[in-house]
Amino acid sequence: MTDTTPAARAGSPTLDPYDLERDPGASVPGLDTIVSLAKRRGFVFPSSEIYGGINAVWDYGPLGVELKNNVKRAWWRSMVQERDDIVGLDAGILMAPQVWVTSGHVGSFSDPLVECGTCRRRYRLDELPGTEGLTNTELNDPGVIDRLGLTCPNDGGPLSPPRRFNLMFKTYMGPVEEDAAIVYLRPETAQGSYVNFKNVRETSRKKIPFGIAQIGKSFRNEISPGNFVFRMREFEQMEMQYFVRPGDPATAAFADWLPKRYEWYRRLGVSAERLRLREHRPDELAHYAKKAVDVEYRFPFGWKELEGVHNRGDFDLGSHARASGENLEYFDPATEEHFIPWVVETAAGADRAAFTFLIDAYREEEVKGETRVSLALHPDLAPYKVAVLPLLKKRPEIVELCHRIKTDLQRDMMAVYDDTASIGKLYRRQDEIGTPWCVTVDVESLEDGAVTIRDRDSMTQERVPAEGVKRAILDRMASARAG
RNA sequence: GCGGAAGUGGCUCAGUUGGUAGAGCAUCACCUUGCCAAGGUGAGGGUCGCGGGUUCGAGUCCCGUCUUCCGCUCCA
Repeated sequence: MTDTTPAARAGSPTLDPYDLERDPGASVPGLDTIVSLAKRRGFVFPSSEIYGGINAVWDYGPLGVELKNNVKRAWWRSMVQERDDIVGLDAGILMAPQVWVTSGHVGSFSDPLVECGTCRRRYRLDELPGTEGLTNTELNDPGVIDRLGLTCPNDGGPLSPPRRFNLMFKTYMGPVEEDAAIVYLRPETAQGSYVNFKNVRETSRKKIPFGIAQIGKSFRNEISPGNFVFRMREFEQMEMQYFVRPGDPATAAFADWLPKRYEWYRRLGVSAERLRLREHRPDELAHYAKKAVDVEYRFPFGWKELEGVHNRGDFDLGSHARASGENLEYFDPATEEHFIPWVVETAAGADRAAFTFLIDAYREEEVKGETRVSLALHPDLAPYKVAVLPLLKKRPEIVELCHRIKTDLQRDMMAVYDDTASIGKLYRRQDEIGTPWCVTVDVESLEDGAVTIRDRDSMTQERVPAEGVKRAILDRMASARAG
């Protein structure tokens, strides 16, 4: 039997993560397969399905919410719980509108923009010569470029029709729907960390370098969403802003965080062949970034960003300090210097991460002409850690012992009891939803007080005393986490 | 946003020239079996994405719309 443990299938650790040429595409399951499994087993459903659905929003079902919660829990553990230099924050989805003006999100996205087909420069249509006096309706007319015969002021190239890049969702705060009451749903959680920088620093008494971690919903009115939960209009981010001294220390922090983030996915079982690192070219860097490297995964639709590590310099704190008038400098008592800290950010998508773990854990096996599906999920991520199964449900004592064991396990972990099929089928069911361990109670258990623990990955069985089951499972979880 | 394809039980699909919807798997119950998806009997579940239209009659033809996928575009 092939070794399907997370460690083994994670592949050679010597693979070059920067190798952009390799492509394990053939081994990646199709998107249809994953979507179908997700629906069939209750991981993900289309939102508002009984009304025909709503574009680019997906709901997490009973197993999906467990998986995603586990992803977030694993992230929080590695970022906040196990570190002394990072603290958590949960800022509001609604923020003062000025935040988004300062961050640069409002300006570029609230006006009709046209783009040159050759030099790719973008212009506000209402600032081009020849557009004086046009109404809003005319400015948004797709045919306005042709009608006025406009061309690129830079090189005379063809201009695209005007588009409003409404990245941000808007709503109104207060009872009156007027422009003055417009607020935005945040398109990223990071700004909440920047505007709370001073509050967090003072109350947590952290000294630089230190970080602020956040998990929360963000909203983007994407022009082309799609690929299942990969690009949604409502999604959840896991972002950490690490504040450091300007210049070289930021470069060093970047070099430290990048491999850490790559390893996080590897330790949770993602195969090395399907993970790589890709540095942004200077021309694709975001306005705030001095340097950016993406952790990419080989999705069924190609290599795509899982997480970005960015050196944002002092762009954010500097901008907010200027715009708000608040002093956001840090005073270093050792050197008696005042400075605006630089930020190294790790920005991951919780949905993308959960999606990645689901795809990467997917296994198919041909047995007696049948295709058996199993999910080799890391125990930290599995929706259920253990299933308790009776070999013989006609004996009430066996069922009763099962329930006693399950109730005890439930105090510490997600556990489930099932007796509605033969034992082989009960195992297959648990395999398909990624449950790492099954506890089986048989007739002998009633005499010797021992039960069987069956391991999904190694397909081995071990006999343990019924009262020692929880300890045994907890030990296995701990050793899986240790690697 | 543009072009193409597709939407029929939970999943995968069939459904003839238009005549009141089927299968396999899954689910549930009972019987049987008792350590890796056995077998038997039975049951539940679909106003065919939604809304109009044509027709005596629409899953089937027409229009609109929503959703999904593919390609382009876009992607702070």
